[in-house]
Amino acid sequence: MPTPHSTAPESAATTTGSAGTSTPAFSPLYQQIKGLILQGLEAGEWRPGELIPSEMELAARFKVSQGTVRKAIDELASENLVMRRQGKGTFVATHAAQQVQYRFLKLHPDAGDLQGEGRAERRILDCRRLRAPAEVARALALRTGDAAMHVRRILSFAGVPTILEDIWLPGHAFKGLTVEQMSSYQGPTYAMFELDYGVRMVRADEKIRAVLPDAEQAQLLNIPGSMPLLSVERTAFTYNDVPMELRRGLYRTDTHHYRNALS
Amino acid sequence: MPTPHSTAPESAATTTGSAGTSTPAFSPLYQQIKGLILQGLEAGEWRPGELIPSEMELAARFKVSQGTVRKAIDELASENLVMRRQGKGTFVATHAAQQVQYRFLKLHPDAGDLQGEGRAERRILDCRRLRAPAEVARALALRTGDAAMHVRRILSFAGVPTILEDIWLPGHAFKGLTVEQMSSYQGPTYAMFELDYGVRMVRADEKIRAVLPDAEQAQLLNIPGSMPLLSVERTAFTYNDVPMELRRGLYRTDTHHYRNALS
DNA sequence: CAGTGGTCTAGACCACACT
DNA sequence: GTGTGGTCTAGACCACTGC
Repeated sequence: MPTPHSTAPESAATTTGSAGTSTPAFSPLYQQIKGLILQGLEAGEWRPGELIPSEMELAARFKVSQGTVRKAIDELASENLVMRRQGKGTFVATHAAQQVQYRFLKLHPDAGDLQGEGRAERRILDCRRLRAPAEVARALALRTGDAAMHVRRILSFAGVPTILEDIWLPGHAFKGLTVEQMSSYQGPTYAMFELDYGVRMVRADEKIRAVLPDAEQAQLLNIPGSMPLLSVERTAFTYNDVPMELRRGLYRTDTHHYRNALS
Repeated sequence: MPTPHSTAPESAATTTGSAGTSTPAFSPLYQQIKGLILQGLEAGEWRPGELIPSEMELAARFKVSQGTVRKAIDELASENLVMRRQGKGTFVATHAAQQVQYRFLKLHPDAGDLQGEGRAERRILDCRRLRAPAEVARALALRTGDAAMHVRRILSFAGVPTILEDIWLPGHAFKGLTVEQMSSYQGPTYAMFELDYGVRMVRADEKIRAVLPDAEQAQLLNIPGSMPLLSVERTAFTYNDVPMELRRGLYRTDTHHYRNALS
Protein backbone atom coordinates (compact mmCIF):
# COMPACT_ATOMS: atom_id res chain seq x y z
CA MET A 1 0.00 0.00 0.00
CA PRO A 2 1.30 3.45 -0.86
CA THR A 3 2.43 5.81 1.84
CA PRO A 4 0.97 9.30 1.83
CA HIS A 5 4.14 10.70 0.35
CA SER A 6 4.63 8.03 -2.23
CA THR A 7 3.72 8.39 -5.86
CA ALA A 8 0.14 7.37 -6.36
CA PRO A 9 -0.29 4.12 -8.22
CA GLU A 10 -1.24 3.96 -11.89
CA SER A 11 -0.25 6.81 -14.15
CA ALA A 12 1.49 10.02 -13.21
CA ALA A 13 1.56 11.16 -9.61
CA THR A 14 -0.65 14.05 -8.67
CA THR A 15 1.73 16.55 -7.21
CA THR A 16 -0.45 18.92 -5.31
CA GLY A 17 2.39 21.19 -4.30
CA SER A 18 3.87 23.21 -7.12
CA ALA A 19 7.60 23.13 -7.60
CA GLY A 20 9.41 25.88 -5.83
CA THR A 21 7.00 26.10 -2.95
CA SER A 22 8.74 26.23 0.39
CA THR A 23 6.27 23.89 2.07
CA PRO A 24 6.91 20.19 1.49
CA ALA A 25 3.44 20.00 -0.06
CA PHE A 26 2.19 16.99 1.80
CA SER A 27 -0.80 15.62 -0.01
CA PRO A 28 -3.08 13.07 1.63
CA LEU A 29 -3.73 9.88 -0.21
CA TYR A 30 -7.39 10.65 -0.79
CA GLN A 31 -6.38 13.89 -2.51
CA GLN A 32 -4.14 11.95 -4.85
CA ILE A 33 -7.01 9.57 -5.58
CA LYS A 34 -9.29 12.53 -6.16
CA GLY A 35 -6.73 13.82 -8.66
CA LEU A 36 -6.68 10.50 -10.47
CA ILE A 37 -10.47 10.39 -10.72
CA LEU A 38 -10.37 13.98 -11.91
CA GLN A 39 -7.98 12.93 -14.68
CA GLY A 40 -10.50 10.37 -15.77
CA LEU A 41 -13.21 13.01 -15.88
CA GLU A 42 -11.04 15.43 -17.85
CA ALA A 43 -9.95 12.74 -20.26
CA GLY A 44 -13.56 11.84 -20.91
CA GLU A 45 -13.15 8.30 -19.58
CA TRP A 46 -16.69 8.73 -18.27
CA ARG A 47 -18.98 11.19 -20.00
CA PRO A 48 -21.46 13.58 -18.33
CA GLY A 49 -24.44 11.71 -16.95
CA GLU A 50 -22.62 8.39 -17.03
CA LEU A 51 -21.98 6.07 -14.13
CA ILE A 52 -18.44 5.95 -12.82
CA PRO A 53 -17.04 2.72 -11.33
CA SER A 54 -18.19 1.75 -7.87
CA GLU A 55 -16.17 2.67 -4.82
CA MET A 56 -15.00 -0.91 -4.47
CA GLU A 57 -13.83 -1.03 -8.09
CA LEU A 58 -11.94 2.23 -7.78
CA ALA A 59 -10.44 1.07 -4.50
CA ALA A 60 -9.16 -2.05 -6.21
CA ARG A 61 -7.91 -0.13 -9.22
CA PHE A 62 -6.00 2.38 -7.11
CA LYS A 63 -4.95 -0.12 -4.47
CA VAL A 64 -6.41 1.80 -1.55
CA SER A 65 -9.26 1.13 0.83
CA GLN A 66 -12.86 1.92 0.00
CA GLY A 67 -12.90 4.59 2.71
CA THR A 68 -10.17 6.52 0.98
CA VAL A 69 -11.99 6.42 -2.34
CA ARG A 70 -15.13 7.49 -0.51
CA LYS A 71 -13.46 10.57 0.87
CA ALA A 72 -12.12 11.46 -2.57
CA ILE A 73 -15.57 11.11 -4.11
CA ASP A 74 -17.10 13.04 -1.21
CA GLU A 75 -15.05 16.06 -2.20
CA LEU A 76 -15.86 15.69 -5.88
CA ALA A 77 -19.54 15.52 -4.96
CA SER A 78 -19.31 18.60 -2.76
CA GLU A 79 -17.82 20.46 -5.72
CA ASN A 80 -20.71 19.29 -7.90
CA LEU A 81 -18.43 17.37 -10.22
CA VAL A 82 -20.22 14.09 -9.55
CA MET A 83 -23.59 13.14 -8.09
CA ARG A 84 -24.10 10.22 -5.73
CA ARG A 85 -27.29 8.21 -5.72
CA GLN A 86 -27.74 5.63 -3.05
CA GLY A 87 -28.33 2.17 -4.38
CA LYS A 88 -27.43 3.18 -7.92
CA GLY A 89 -23.95 4.61 -8.03
CA THR A 90 -22.03 7.78 -8.67
CA PHE A 91 -22.67 9.76 -11.84
CA VAL A 92 -20.72 12.42 -13.67
CA ALA A 93 -22.47 15.73 -13.13
CA THR A 94 -24.15 17.30 -16.13
CA HIS A 95 -25.96 20.52 -16.89
CA ALA A 96 -28.51 18.42 -18.74
CA ALA A 97 -29.88 16.90 -15.53
CA GLN A 98 -33.40 18.11 -15.00
CA GLN A 99 -32.56 17.99 -11.31
CA VAL A 100 -30.52 21.14 -11.41
CA GLN A 101 -31.85 23.20 -14.30
CA TYR A 102 -29.94 26.44 -14.77
CA ARG A 103 -27.33 25.72 -12.14
CA PHE A 104 -25.65 29.07 -12.70
CA LEU A 105 -28.67 31.33 -13.22
CA LYS A 106 -29.70 32.91 -9.95
CA LEU A 107 -32.45 35.16 -11.26
CA HIS A 108 -35.84 34.30 -9.79
CA PRO A 109 -39.30 35.74 -10.34
CA ASP A 110 -40.48 37.93 -7.47
CA ALA A 111 -43.80 36.15 -7.13
CA GLY A 112 -44.85 32.60 -7.89
CA ASP A 113 -41.83 30.87 -6.47
CA LEU A 114 -42.21 28.20 -9.11
CA GLN A 115 -38.84 28.85 -10.64
CA GLY A 116 -38.90 28.74 -14.36
CA GLU A 117 -42.59 29.57 -14.70
CA GLY A 118 -42.67 27.47 -17.78
CA ARG A 119 -39.38 27.96 -19.55
CA ALA A 120 -37.30 30.76 -20.88
CA GLU A 121 -37.89 31.60 -24.52
CA ARG A 122 -34.68 32.33 -26.36
CA ARG A 123 -34.08 34.59 -29.27
CA ILE A 124 -30.63 34.53 -30.84
CA LEU A 125 -29.71 37.93 -32.21
CA ASP A 126 -26.26 37.16 -33.43
CA CYS A 127 -23.68 34.40 -33.57
CA ARG A 128 -20.39 34.98 -35.32
CA ARG A 129 -16.70 34.36 -35.28
CA LEU A 130 -14.51 37.40 -34.66
CA ARG A 131 -11.26 38.58 -33.14
CA ALA A 132 -11.27 38.73 -29.38
CA PRO A 133 -11.18 42.24 -27.93
CA ALA A 134 -8.55 42.82 -25.26
CA GLU A 135 -10.90 42.42 -22.32
CA VAL A 136 -12.37 39.19 -23.66
CA ALA A 137 -8.96 37.80 -24.51
CA ARG A 138 -7.75 38.47 -21.00
CA ALA A 139 -10.69 36.70 -19.40
CA LEU A 140 -10.41 33.69 -21.71
CA ALA A 141 -6.62 33.44 -21.57
CA LEU A 142 -6.32 34.17 -25.27
CA ARG A 143 -4.13 36.67 -27.09
CA THR A 144 -5.83 39.80 -28.29
CA GLY A 145 -6.97 39.16 -31.84
CA ASP A 146 -7.31 35.40 -31.46
CA ALA A 147 -10.47 33.91 -32.84
CA ALA A 148 -13.51 33.94 -30.57
CA MET A 149 -17.18 33.16 -30.97
CA HIS A 150 -19.66 35.79 -29.98
CA VAL A 151 -23.32 35.17 -29.30
CA ARG A 152 -25.94 37.71 -28.40
CA ARG A 153 -29.34 36.59 -27.29
CA ILE A 154 -32.43 37.56 -25.35
CA LEU A 155 -34.19 35.45 -22.79
CA SER A 156 -37.86 36.13 -22.19
CA PHE A 157 -40.06 34.93 -19.37
CA ALA A 158 -43.79 34.79 -19.98
CA GLY A 159 -43.21 36.73 -23.15
CA VAL A 160 -41.32 39.57 -21.46
CA PRO A 161 -37.72 40.13 -22.59
CA THR A 162 -35.81 39.96 -19.31
CA ILE A 163 -32.20 39.09 -20.00
CA LEU A 164 -29.85 40.35 -22.68
CA GLU A 165 -26.73 38.23 -22.88
CA ASP A 166 -23.43 38.56 -24.67
CA ILE A 167 -21.44 35.36 -24.69
CA TRP A 168 -17.81 34.96 -25.75
CA LEU A 169 -16.21 31.59 -26.27
CA PRO A 170 -12.68 30.64 -27.30
CA GLY A 171 -12.68 30.03 -31.06
CA HIS A 172 -10.50 26.94 -30.98
CA ALA A 173 -12.94 24.98 -28.80
CA PHE A 174 -16.18 26.18 -30.35
CA LYS A 175 -15.44 26.13 -34.04
CA GLY A 176 -18.56 26.09 -36.12
CA LEU A 177 -21.09 27.16 -33.54
CA THR A 178 -24.19 28.33 -35.38
CA VAL A 179 -27.36 30.27 -34.72
CA GLU A 180 -29.35 27.14 -35.48
CA GLN A 181 -27.48 25.18 -32.86
CA MET A 182 -27.98 27.87 -30.26
CA SER A 183 -31.69 28.21 -30.92
CA SER A 184 -32.72 24.64 -31.65
CA TYR A 185 -31.29 23.00 -28.56
CA GLN A 186 -33.83 22.60 -25.79
CA GLY A 187 -32.47 23.07 -22.28
CA PRO A 188 -29.50 24.86 -20.80
CA THR A 189 -26.82 26.15 -23.14
CA TYR A 190 -24.21 24.49 -20.97
CA ALA A 191 -25.80 21.13 -21.67
CA MET A 192 -25.36 21.74 -25.39
CA PHE A 193 -21.74 22.67 -24.81
CA GLU A 194 -21.25 19.30 -23.16
CA LEU A 195 -22.94 17.34 -25.90
CA ASP A 196 -21.64 19.11 -28.97
CA TYR A 197 -18.24 20.34 -27.85
CA GLY A 198 -17.29 18.19 -24.88
CA VAL A 199 -16.82 21.30 -22.77
CA ARG A 200 -18.04 21.00 -19.20
CA MET A 201 -18.45 24.17 -17.17
CA VAL A 202 -17.61 23.29 -13.64
CA ARG A 203 -17.36 26.55 -11.75
CA ALA A 204 -17.94 30.25 -12.36
CA ASP A 205 -17.22 33.66 -10.91
CA GLU A 206 -19.61 36.58 -11.20
CA LYS A 207 -19.10 40.29 -10.84
CA ILE A 208 -22.34 42.17 -10.35
CA ARG A 209 -23.05 45.83 -10.87
CA ALA A 210 -26.00 48.16 -11.31
CA VAL A 211 -25.96 49.94 -14.66
CA LEU A 212 -28.12 51.88 -17.06
CA PRO A 213 -28.64 50.42 -20.52
CA ASP A 214 -27.37 52.22 -23.57
CA ALA A 215 -29.84 53.07 -26.32
CA GLU A 216 -29.39 49.79 -28.19
CA GLN A 217 -29.73 47.65 -25.08
CA ALA A 218 -32.83 49.53 -23.97
CA GLN A 219 -34.38 49.06 -27.36
CA LEU A 220 -33.60 45.34 -27.46
CA LEU A 221 -35.14 44.79 -24.03
CA ASN A 222 -37.98 47.15 -24.84
CA ILE A 223 -37.45 49.25 -21.73
CA PRO A 224 -36.83 52.95 -21.09
CA GLY A 225 -33.19 54.00 -20.91
CA SER A 226 -33.72 55.12 -17.34
CA MET A 227 -34.44 51.64 -16.02
CA PRO A 228 -31.50 50.36 -13.97
CA LEU A 229 -30.36 46.83 -14.79
CA LEU A 230 -28.20 44.24 -13.12
CA SER A 231 -24.96 43.68 -15.00
CA VAL A 232 -23.73 40.16 -14.33
CA GLU A 233 -20.29 39.40 -15.72
CA ARG A 234 -19.59 35.73 -15.48
CA THR A 235 -16.42 33.81 -16.19
CA ALA A 236 -17.06 30.08 -16.41
CA PHE A 237 -14.33 27.48 -16.01
CA THR A 238 -13.78 23.87 -17.02
CA TYR A 239 -11.53 21.53 -15.11
CA ASN A 240 -8.24 22.90 -13.81
CA ASP A 241 -9.63 26.42 -13.68
CA VAL A 242 -9.33 26.87 -17.42
CA PRO A 243 -11.66 29.72 -18.44
CA MET A 244 -13.96 28.75 -21.30
CA GLU A 245 -16.66 31.40 -21.37
CA LEU A 246 -17.13 35.06 -20.66
CA ARG A 247 -20.75 36.06 -20.41
CA ARG A 248 -22.23 39.42 -19.70
CA GLY A 249 -25.87 39.48 -18.82
CA LEU A 250 -28.15 42.46 -18.34
CA TYR A 251 -31.02 41.46 -16.06
CA ARG A 252 -34.30 43.26 -15.57
CA THR A 253 -34.96 43.32 -11.84
CA ASP A 254 -38.35 44.98 -11.70
CA THR A 255 -40.10 41.62 -11.82
CA HIS A 256 -37.21 39.34 -10.92
CA HIS A 257 -34.36 39.37 -8.45
CA TYR A 258 -30.95 37.81 -8.09
CA ARG A 259 -31.02 35.45 -5.14
CA ASN A 260 -27.96 34.49 -3.16
CA ALA A 261 -27.50 32.33 -0.10
CA LEU A 262 -24.71 33.20 2.32
CA SER A 263 -23.35 30.85 4.90
CA MET B 1 -24.27 1.58 22.04
CA PRO B 2 -27.32 3.26 20.54
CA THR B 3 -28.80 2.03 17.32
CA PRO B 4 -29.46 4.58 14.58
CA HIS B 5 -33.15 4.59 15.40
CA SER B 6 -32.77 4.75 19.13
CA THR B 7 -33.08 7.89 21.17
CA ALA B 8 -29.70 9.59 21.33
CA PRO B 9 -28.11 9.45 24.75
CA GLU B 10 -28.17 12.43 27.10
CA SER B 11 -31.03 14.91 26.85
CA ALA B 12 -33.87 14.95 24.38
CA ALA B 13 -33.67 12.97 21.17
CA THR B 14 -33.15 14.91 18.01
CA THR B 15 -36.03 13.94 15.82
CA THR B 16 -35.00 14.98 12.35
CA GLY B 17 -38.24 14.00 10.73
CA SER B 18 -41.21 16.22 11.42
CA ALA B 19 -44.36 14.64 12.70
CA GLY B 20 -46.85 13.79 10.01
CA THR B 21 -44.27 13.10 7.37
CA SER B 22 -44.94 9.91 5.51
CA THR B 23 -41.31 8.85 5.50
CA PRO B 24 -40.13 7.11 8.68
CA ALA B 25 -37.53 9.87 9.05
CA PHE B 26 -34.49 7.74 9.57
CA SER B 27 -31.78 9.87 11.07
CA PRO B 28 -28.18 8.68 11.16
CA LEU B 29 -26.43 8.69 14.49
CA TYR B 30 -23.98 11.39 13.46
CA GLN B 31 -26.91 13.68 12.66
CA GLN B 32 -28.28 13.16 16.13
CA ILE B 33 -24.86 13.96 17.58
CA LYS B 34 -24.70 17.04 15.39
CA GLY B 35 -28.05 18.07 16.82
CA LEU B 36 -26.80 17.64 20.35
CA ILE B 37 -23.70 19.73 19.71
CA LEU B 38 -25.94 22.31 18.07
CA GLN B 39 -28.02 22.44 21.23
CA GLY B 40 -24.87 23.24 23.17
CA LEU B 41 -24.06 26.04 20.76
CA GLU B 42 -27.57 27.48 20.95
CA ALA B 43 -27.64 27.24 24.74
CA GLY B 44 -24.36 29.11 24.92
CA GLU B 45 -22.54 26.21 26.55
CA TRP B 46 -19.54 27.35 24.51
CA ARG B 47 -19.37 30.98 23.46
CA PRO B 48 -18.16 32.32 20.08
CA GLY B 49 -14.43 31.99 19.72
CA GLU B 50 -14.20 29.42 22.49
CA LEU B 51 -12.81 25.93 22.25
CA ILE B 52 -15.33 23.11 22.29
CA PRO B 53 -14.45 19.74 23.84
CA SER B 54 -12.17 17.46 21.86
CA GLU B 55 -13.58 14.77 19.62
CA MET B 56 -12.58 12.13 22.15
CA GLU B 57 -14.34 13.94 24.98
CA LEU B 58 -17.52 14.38 22.97
CA ALA B 59 -17.36 10.76 21.89
CA ALA B 60 -17.18 9.70 25.53
CA ARG B 61 -19.95 12.09 26.54
CA PHE B 62 -22.32 10.88 23.82
CA LYS B 63 -21.23 7.26 24.01
CA VAL B 64 -20.33 6.96 20.34
CA SER B 65 -17.07 6.49 18.50
CA GLN B 66 -14.73 9.33 17.66
CA GLY B 67 -15.43 8.83 13.96
CA THR B 68 -19.10 9.54 14.46
CA VAL B 69 -18.36 12.75 16.34
CA ARG B 70 -15.91 13.66 13.62
CA LYS B 71 -18.57 13.39 10.95
CA ALA B 72 -20.95 15.51 13.01
CA ILE B 73 -18.32 18.20 13.48
CA ASP B 74 -17.39 17.96 9.79
CA GLU B 75 -20.88 19.09 8.88
CA LEU B 76 -20.90 21.86 11.45
CA ALA B 77 -17.57 23.06 10.07
CA SER B 78 -18.85 22.98 6.49
CA GLU B 79 -21.74 25.17 7.59
CA ASN B 80 -19.28 27.59 9.19
CA LEU B 81 -20.70 27.05 12.65
CA VAL B 82 -17.37 25.88 14.03
CA MET B 83 -13.76 26.15 12.87
CA ARG B 84 -11.26 23.33 13.14
CA ARG B 85 -7.59 23.99 13.73
CA GLN B 86 -5.24 21.08 13.54
CA GLY B 87 -3.26 20.57 16.72
CA LYS B 88 -5.35 23.05 18.67
CA GLY B 89 -8.96 22.01 18.62
CA THR B 90 -12.37 23.04 17.33
CA PHE B 91 -13.63 26.56 17.98
CA VAL B 92 -17.06 28.13 17.88
CA ALA B 93 -17.22 30.35 14.81
CA THR B 94 -17.37 34.08 15.39
CA HIS B 95 -17.74 37.16 13.26
CA ALA B 96 -15.00 38.70 15.39
CA ALA B 97 -12.32 36.43 13.92
CA GLN B 98 -9.91 38.48 11.88
CA GLN B 99 -9.70 35.45 9.63
CA VAL B 100 -13.01 36.06 8.01
CA GLN B 101 -13.69 39.79 8.26
CA TYR B 102 -17.04 40.76 6.81
CA ARG B 103 -18.19 37.22 6.12
CA PHE B 104 -21.43 38.43 4.59
CA LEU B 105 -20.26 41.52 2.70
CA LYS B 106 -19.44 40.59 -0.88
CA LEU B 107 -18.65 44.05 -2.19
CA HIS B 108 -15.07 44.34 -3.40
CA PRO B 109 -13.09 47.25 -4.83
CA ASP B 110 -12.58 46.99 -8.59
CA ALA B 111 -8.84 47.56 -8.39
CA GLY B 112 -6.30 46.78 -5.71
CA ASP B 113 -7.56 43.38 -4.78
CA LEU B 114 -6.49 44.04 -1.22
CA GLN B 115 -9.97 43.65 0.20
CA GLY B 116 -10.70 46.20 2.83
CA GLU B 117 -8.20 48.79 1.62
CA GLY B 118 -7.78 49.90 5.15
CA ARG B 119 -11.18 49.66 6.79
CA ALA B 120 -14.65 50.94 6.28
CA GLU B 121 -15.46 54.18 8.06
CA ARG B 122 -18.93 54.15 9.56
CA ARG B 123 -21.28 57.00 10.14
CA ILE B 124 -24.44 56.28 12.08
CA LEU B 125 -27.27 58.48 10.90
CA ASP B 126 -30.00 57.12 13.08
CA CYS B 127 -30.74 54.50 15.69
CA ARG B 128 -34.15 54.33 17.25
CA ARG B 129 -36.86 52.05 18.52
CA LEU B 130 -40.09 52.03 16.54
CA ARG B 131 -43.01 49.92 15.48
CA ALA B 132 -42.19 47.39 12.79
CA PRO B 133 -43.73 48.13 9.39
CA ALA B 134 -45.56 45.24 7.79
CA GLU B 135 -42.76 44.23 5.48
CA VAL B 136 -40.19 44.26 8.29
CA ALA B 137 -42.48 42.36 10.62
CA ARG B 138 -42.99 39.68 8.03
CA ALA B 139 -39.27 39.19 7.49
CA LEU B 140 -38.49 39.10 11.20
CA ALA B 141 -41.44 36.91 12.16
CA LEU B 142 -42.96 39.69 14.29
CA ARG B 143 -46.47 41.07 14.31
CA THR B 144 -46.97 44.38 12.61
CA GLY B 145 -46.54 47.08 15.19
CA ASP B 146 -44.23 45.08 17.45
CA ALA B 147 -41.18 46.92 18.67
CA ALA B 148 -38.17 46.94 16.38
CA MET B 149 -34.85 48.72 16.31
CA HIS B 150 -33.93 50.65 13.21
CA VAL B 151 -30.43 51.77 12.33
CA ARG B 152 -29.38 53.79 9.34
CA ARG B 153 -25.72 54.21 8.55
CA ILE B 154 -23.24 54.97 5.82
CA LEU B 155 -20.09 53.03 5.10
CA SER B 156 -17.28 54.86 3.35
CA PHE B 157 -14.19 53.46 1.72
CA ALA B 158 -11.19 55.74 1.35
CA GLY B 159 -13.43 58.62 2.33
CA VAL B 160 -16.04 57.91 -0.33
CA PRO B 161 -19.56 57.09 0.91
CA THR B 162 -20.26 53.76 -0.77
CA ILE B 163 -22.96 51.93 1.15
CA LEU B 164 -26.17 53.21 2.68
CA GLU B 165 -27.69 50.65 5.00
CA ASP B 166 -31.00 50.35 6.79
CA ILE B 167 -30.99 47.73 9.49
CA TRP B 168 -34.01 46.38 11.34
CA LEU B 169 -33.72 44.18 14.40
CA PRO B 170 -36.36 42.57 16.59
CA GLY B 171 -36.94 44.85 19.58
CA HIS B 172 -37.09 42.08 22.17
CA ALA B 173 -33.57 40.87 21.45
CA PHE B 174 -31.89 44.23 20.91
CA LYS B 175 -33.37 46.36 23.66
CA GLY B 176 -31.26 49.41 24.38
CA LEU B 177 -29.12 49.48 21.26
CA THR B 178 -27.60 52.95 20.99
CA VAL B 179 -25.85 55.12 18.46
CA GLU B 180 -22.76 55.08 20.65
CA GLN B 181 -22.68 51.30 20.65
CA MET B 182 -23.04 51.14 16.88
CA SER B 183 -20.32 53.69 16.23
CA SER B 184 -17.81 52.92 18.95
CA TYR B 185 -17.41 49.21 18.30
CA GLN B 186 -14.45 48.42 16.08
CA GLY B 187 -14.97 45.53 13.69
CA PRO B 188 -18.01 43.88 12.15
CA THR B 189 -21.43 44.76 13.47
CA TYR B 190 -22.20 41.08 13.75
CA ALA B 191 -19.30 40.69 16.18
CA MET B 192 -20.87 43.33 18.43
CA PHE B 193 -24.20 41.53 18.23
CA GLU B 194 -22.45 38.41 19.53
CA LEU B 195 -20.69 40.19 22.37
CA ASP B 196 -23.41 42.54 23.56
CA TYR B 197 -26.57 40.62 22.73
CA GLY B 198 -25.53 36.99 22.43
CA VAL B 199 -27.03 36.85 18.95
CA ARG B 200 -25.03 34.87 16.42
CA MET B 201 -25.86 35.31 12.75
CA VAL B 202 -25.27 31.98 11.13
CA ARG B 203 -26.73 32.20 7.66
CA ALA B 204 -28.31 34.81 5.39
CA ASP B 205 -30.33 35.17 2.21
CA GLU B 206 -29.93 38.08 -0.16
CA LYS B 207 -32.20 39.46 -2.85
CA ILE B 208 -30.38 41.74 -5.24
CA ARG B 209 -31.81 44.34 -7.58
CA ALA B 210 -30.69 47.35 -9.57
CA VAL B 211 -32.43 50.54 -8.50
CA LEU B 212 -32.23 54.30 -8.70
CA PRO B 213 -31.86 56.22 -5.45
CA ASP B 214 -34.56 58.59 -4.30
CA ALA B 215 -33.63 62.18 -3.58
CA GLU B 216 -32.74 61.56 0.04
CA GLN B 217 -30.62 58.51 -0.69
CA ALA B 218 -28.77 60.31 -3.46
CA GLN B 219 -28.05 63.21 -1.18
CA LEU B 220 -26.79 60.97 1.61
CA LEU B 221 -24.44 59.14 -0.71
CA ASN B 222 -23.51 62.37 -2.46
CA ILE B 223 -24.30 61.02 -5.90
CA PRO B 224 -26.57 62.12 -8.74
CA GLY B 225 -30.06 60.66 -8.72
CA SER B 226 -29.36 59.03 -12.06
CA MET B 227 -26.65 56.73 -10.74
CA PRO B 228 -27.93 53.14 -10.56
CA LEU B 229 -27.25 51.33 -7.32
CA LEU B 230 -27.28 47.75 -6.17
CA SER B 231 -30.10 47.09 -3.72
CA VAL B 232 -29.14 44.20 -1.47
CA GLU B 233 -31.90 42.99 0.82
CA ARG B 234 -30.51 40.59 3.36
CA THR B 235 -32.31 38.47 5.91
CA ALA B 236 -29.91 37.06 8.48
CA PHE B 237 -30.71 34.06 10.66
CA THR B 238 -29.51 32.63 13.96
CA TYR B 239 -29.70 28.97 14.79
CA ASN B 240 -32.81 27.07 13.74
CA ASP B 241 -33.47 29.48 10.89
CA VAL B 242 -34.82 32.14 13.22
CA PRO B 243 -34.63 35.50 11.39
CA MET B 244 -32.92 38.16 13.49
CA GLU B 245 -32.08 40.93 11.07
CA LEU B 246 -33.43 42.55 7.95
CA ARG B 247 -30.90 44.75 6.24
CA ARG B 248 -31.26 46.73 3.08
CA GLY B 249 -28.07 48.07 1.58
CA LEU B 250 -27.63 50.41 -1.34
CA TYR B 251 -24.23 49.82 -2.90
CA ARG B 252 -22.34 52.08 -5.26
CA THR B 253 -20.95 49.91 -8.01
CA ASP B 254 -18.98 52.38 -10.03
CA THR B 255 -15.82 51.66 -8.05
CA HIS B 256 -16.82 48.40 -6.42
CA HIS B 257 -18.61 45.23 -7.47
CA TYR B 258 -20.51 42.42 -5.82
CA ARG B 259 -18.53 39.23 -6.22
CA ASN B 260 -20.09 35.80 -6.21
CA ALA B 261 -18.63 32.35 -6.71
CA LEU B 262 -20.81 29.68 -8.32
CA SER B 263 -20.10 26.01 -8.14
C1' DC C 1 -31.61 -11.45 -4.55
C1' DA C 2 -27.05 -8.94 -5.45
C1' DG C 3 -24.92 -4.54 -5.88
C1' DT C 4 -24.60 0.18 -4.73
C1' DG C 5 -23.75 4.00 -1.61
C1' DG C 6 -24.29 5.23 3.58
C1' DT C 7 -23.26 4.54 8.46
C1' DC C 8 -20.58 3.03 12.39
C1' DT C 9 -16.80 1.23 14.72
C1' DA C 10 -11.97 0.52 16.47
C1' DG C 11 -7.36 1.01 16.08
C1' DA C 12 -3.10 2.69 14.07
C1' DC C 13 -0.36 6.25 12.63
C1' DC C 14 0.73 11.22 10.90
C1' DA C 15 0.98 16.38 11.22
C1' DC C 16 0.67 20.19 14.07
C1' DA C 17 0.81 23.23 18.33
C1' DC C 18 2.05 24.15 22.81
C1' DT C 19 4.82 23.51 26.80
C1' DG D 1 6.26 14.89 25.29
C1' DT D 2 1.34 15.24 25.26
C1' DG D 3 -2.83 16.32 23.21
C1' DT D 4 -5.29 17.92 19.25
C1' DG D 5 -7.31 17.22 14.70
C1' DG D 6 -6.24 14.57 10.12
C1' DT D 7 -5.57 10.31 7.52
C1' DC D 8 -6.02 5.44 6.51
C1' DT D 9 -7.60 0.95 7.08
C1' DA D 10 -10.75 -3.14 7.53
C1' DG D 11 -14.85 -5.07 8.54
C1' DA D 12 -19.71 -5.10 9.80
C1' DC D 13 -24.14 -3.74 9.03
C1' DC D 14 -28.04 -0.59 7.08
C1' DA D 15 -30.84 1.53 3.31
C1' DC D 16 -31.99 1.97 -1.39
C1' DT D 17 -32.38 0.22 -6.29
C1' DG D 18 -33.37 -2.95 -9.69
C1' DC D 19 -33.31 -7.62 -11.36
